[in-house]
Amino acid sequence: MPELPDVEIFRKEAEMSKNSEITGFEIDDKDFVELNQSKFNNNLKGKKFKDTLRRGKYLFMKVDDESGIVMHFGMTGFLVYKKENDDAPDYTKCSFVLKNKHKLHYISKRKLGHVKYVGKIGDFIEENDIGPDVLELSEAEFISKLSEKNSMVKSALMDQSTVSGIGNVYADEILFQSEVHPKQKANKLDEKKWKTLHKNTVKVLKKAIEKNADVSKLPKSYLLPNREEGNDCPKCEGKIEKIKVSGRNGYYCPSCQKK
DNA sequence: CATAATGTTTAAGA
DNA sequence: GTCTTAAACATTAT
Repeated sequence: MPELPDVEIFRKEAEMSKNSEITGFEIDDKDFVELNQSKFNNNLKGKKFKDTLRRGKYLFMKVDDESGIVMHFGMTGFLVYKKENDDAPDYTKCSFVLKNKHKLHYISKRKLGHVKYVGKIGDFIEENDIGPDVLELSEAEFISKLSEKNSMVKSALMDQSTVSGIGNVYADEILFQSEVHPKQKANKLDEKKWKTLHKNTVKVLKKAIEKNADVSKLPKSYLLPNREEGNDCPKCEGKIEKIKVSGRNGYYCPSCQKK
């Protein structure tokens, strides 16, 4: 479930591999992993992960100031740090082996993510048009980004080049708490709604990180633990309905979130 | 067996 | 060209 909060949890997992010599790289699916053995030997072997950096849904693991590993988790990817004799999880695609024999495993059930080496992380961000991390933005910056979009507000929130980190699931929660209809045009909202959206974006994402990105542990008053068609709205007498926006299924409460 | 799934990229419309 | 939207992508679980 990799949206911003999930990737933040993976980042913390990756932190455990920091400052230990990287001695090996195991590839389980060479068609998927965009880092081969010789590239590993030339750029990573013998070095250490010095720092981790998350931007939106991307995770970077730096081996020096500019270069390192970039990971994206698609819809089903995750990262796990294991001690010496633990088995790699099912669907492990590749693993970094550290000097103490501990391993950092990248797992993906569907092949929609990426693992690769980049020489210049800054260039990678620019080339892929990855927008500013939504938790790094000030309210004013957030509003100026959103108010420029003529698209449906849900699509705007999920557009990674506008602001990065929000996906289909958390977008539903942010809109629910802000009482904004997902198909409302982003640039047609008023100043007050934009502010509300920003406030709830920060609140929801931080709460999710606090709960280890486990949606079921979110407060009962949230939409996500109840995110199913026909369920009772946690805030009013209405029922949750399914709605398709830009080809993705979402859920909302028609009586709380009016157009 | 058909469908839907947290992701992004693409191609098509406007 | 630019912006927005829907389909396509690959694979698995239901």
